[in-house]
Amino acid sequence: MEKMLVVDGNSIVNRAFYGVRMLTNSKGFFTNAIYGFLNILYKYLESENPDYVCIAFDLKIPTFRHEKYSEYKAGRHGMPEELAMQMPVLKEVLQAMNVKMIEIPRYEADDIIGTIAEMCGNGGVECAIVTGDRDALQLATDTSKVFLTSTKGGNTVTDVIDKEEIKNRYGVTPQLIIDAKGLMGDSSDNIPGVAGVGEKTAYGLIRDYGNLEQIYANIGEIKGKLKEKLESGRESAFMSRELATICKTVPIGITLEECRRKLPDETAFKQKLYELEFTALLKKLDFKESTQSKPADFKYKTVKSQSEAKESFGEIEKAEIIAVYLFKYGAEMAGVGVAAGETVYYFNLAGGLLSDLDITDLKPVFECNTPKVMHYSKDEIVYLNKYGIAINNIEFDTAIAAYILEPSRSKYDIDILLNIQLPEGFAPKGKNKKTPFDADEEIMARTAAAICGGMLNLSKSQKTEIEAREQLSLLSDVEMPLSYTLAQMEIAGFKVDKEKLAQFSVMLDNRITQLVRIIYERAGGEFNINSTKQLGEVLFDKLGLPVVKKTKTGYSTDSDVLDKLEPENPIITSIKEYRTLAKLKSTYCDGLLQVIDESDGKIHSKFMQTVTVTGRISSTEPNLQNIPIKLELGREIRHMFVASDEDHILVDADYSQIELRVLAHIAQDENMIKAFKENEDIHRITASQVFGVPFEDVTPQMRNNAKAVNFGIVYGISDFALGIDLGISRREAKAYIEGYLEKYRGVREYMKEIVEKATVDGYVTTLLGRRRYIPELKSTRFLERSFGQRVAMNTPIQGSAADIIKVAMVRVQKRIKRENLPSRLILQVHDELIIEAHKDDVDKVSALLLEEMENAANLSVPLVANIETGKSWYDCK
DNA sequence: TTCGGCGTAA
DNA sequence: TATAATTACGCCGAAG
Repeated sequence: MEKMLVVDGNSIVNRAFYGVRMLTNSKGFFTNAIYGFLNILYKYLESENPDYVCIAFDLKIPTFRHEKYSEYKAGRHGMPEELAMQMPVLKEVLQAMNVKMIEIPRYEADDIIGTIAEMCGNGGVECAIVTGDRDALQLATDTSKVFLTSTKGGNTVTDVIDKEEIKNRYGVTPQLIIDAKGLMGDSSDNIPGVAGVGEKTAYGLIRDYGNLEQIYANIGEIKGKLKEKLESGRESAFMSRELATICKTVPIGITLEECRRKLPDETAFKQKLYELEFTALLKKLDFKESTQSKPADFKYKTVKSQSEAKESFGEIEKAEIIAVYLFKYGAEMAGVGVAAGETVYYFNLAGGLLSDLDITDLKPVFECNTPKVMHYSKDEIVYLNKYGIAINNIEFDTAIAAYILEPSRSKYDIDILLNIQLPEGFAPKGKNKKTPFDADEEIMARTAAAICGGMLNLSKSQKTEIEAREQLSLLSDVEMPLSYTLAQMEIAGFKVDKEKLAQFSVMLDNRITQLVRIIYERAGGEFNINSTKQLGEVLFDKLGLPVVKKTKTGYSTDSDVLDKLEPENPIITSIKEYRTLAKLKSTYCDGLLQVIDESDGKIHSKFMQTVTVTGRISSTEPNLQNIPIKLELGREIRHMFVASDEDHILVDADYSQIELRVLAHIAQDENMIKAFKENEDIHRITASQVFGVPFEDVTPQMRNNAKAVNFGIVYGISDFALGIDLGISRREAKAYIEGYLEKYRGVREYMKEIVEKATVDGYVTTLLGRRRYIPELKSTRFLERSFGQRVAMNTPIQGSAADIIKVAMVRVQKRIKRENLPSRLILQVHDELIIEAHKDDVDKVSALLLEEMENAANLSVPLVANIETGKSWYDCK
């Protein structure tokens, strides 16, 4: 038997909009309703595999029901703007999918669906109705069933309801559902029904008597109040039934055949999905992409001999600007693409019989003065440095530009930015096991043409957009030179005392072994302490400790929970110590030992410039920005980070309160500015002001609380969270915050205004014009919206602080170079910079570092940094 | 391989 | 209505 899938477009798009979290594409266009709709549609296309498909939509104009009853659906809110804007795009997508859409003036989608279902029944076709509207239940027949979707906690769940199921649930036939509705009405559609009759009474009557006519024919048998209600509501009941009855004779003017399922118009459909950035769906649909992307109007030429290379160098050197891209696989090099003028040269470095070129032959390409467009240039600087090749005059980095334009993206791979399909098995970063050798030279050259030519074009459009946003200085004066600085930091590395670290690991291991024995003893058996699942079972099931908190998957055993349980059972103390030591051993001893470079005994962390949404840099492989300091035992790790030899020493400077100073500046808060100008202890002065005591009388406890409030303010505080943090009641926390905002009026005003402005603009900016878009502010969900508001408050603060230290880094690097010092920046930890300096230059370097940090920005408050020096990081305290 | 839970830093 | 602090990265176990 053939099958029809008919979808209530408006109903499903509404479910999708409210059920799927707010999504936007990179241009800020809302896409969540379309996304949800397509997912639901695909789910049914797959599970039902229909032969016919159509989607019914309502029109905005009044229907025949309004003509009969002017109050019909009165009081309904229109679509929110964020949904309304998605509707035309959704219809374009469906158009591209070649799905039949039906809209008929004066009729609702339900009526169209009823008519189609009827048509199917007559034509011997099974009908599956997808809707979120319960009204459609009356359409269930022997050949049609209703898939009723609803959203529970973000997931769409479906009830499949056929004739049988209606009998089970309501004890009536589908036909009689509308009679029930005539009696009980429907508040959402503003259908009156009979006053005082609800669902129970309505179905009871219908089970006893049958339809409305039969009920009223036997009204003599009904007694009391109910009889009175029914009599006075008689007219309303019949009218309500009429309103609730789905019309099955809509003049839809189409045949079943017109709904026959067709393949999508691949080009148009794909285009739409790309625009919407539904990459997962694109992938899932697995279109057979023509392997080759357009070479973007660039001619291409393979170069594989010394003489051919010589010729091309001439062209490259005299070009105005070139785009350079390295094709790597792992640590090896397959080739280099260079776009110059109208031509892309592909230098084949694959070796063997294929080519007599290697990477060092290309030195003239990298070291020439022609301005260069690159992608993730920092990585290329580091890579080529190993071959003794420098890169001169990198003018533009398409990855960094993309990051400035959209810092929330998770990936900036060149193929994604250019929207091109790379050849099968080809990975731009060489992460795949397959090597580009598998691709032949022609394919490689064409790919190089697409990538390098694309980069040249992309850089132009990015630059235009960045200029229009007044972010060119951020890119050219800060991020581009920073990229070079970070490369030098990666190359420099941080010397580690390997033996000491290994000893520390052994020491920890001994203690851990003891602890494990104690824990097993106290638990009365062995288990994996690292497994939160097993630990939870031991603590809460076996030992019967009280459950404090639960996670998504089971019992919570985090440190807050353990703190609460500690008085209950001595095993907890041991577990806490075990956790601390196990963390130190696995992450900070064994983890670091694994990444020490054998050749120089140093750790070369990677500094990521395009990861964080606020503009901070991050550090990986390993992360050197979270080396312990709070607890003494963990702090010991810093003893192992040392200057690289006897002649050198570490110079470490950190900003004092940079985020609060930035806040004072941005908010232009008089009180806070004054405090910083007088170089007061900000936490103490806050305590004095909030708690209304003289400065000298502030107790350490008060200062601590004020400190927590200061931190909280920067994060976009709530009384609830502050209360937990300080272990005080929510009321007290609220009073603290209120007192704070009363004293720092400018801060209160700033917090209010930044959220308002962000909501209007859709983004916030930092001191140097870095932007972060905050689509969450427009969310219909309270939680998401609140998050957006906190982000609006926090990002300008955290981001401006990040801007400032970046400026300082670039200037420090330039000073070191200009003054030709044998010193190098080796680490940044958000508000801290470490230079490895020659011991003879300590004073000079300290002064330079302090000067550049404190003058990196001109704020309404002074910027203050503190300098420490020492043989090890630990000593810099 | 991927995800959740946990813990480290600013 | 019920919720409840910003930004990161790495390790481990459990589930796919």
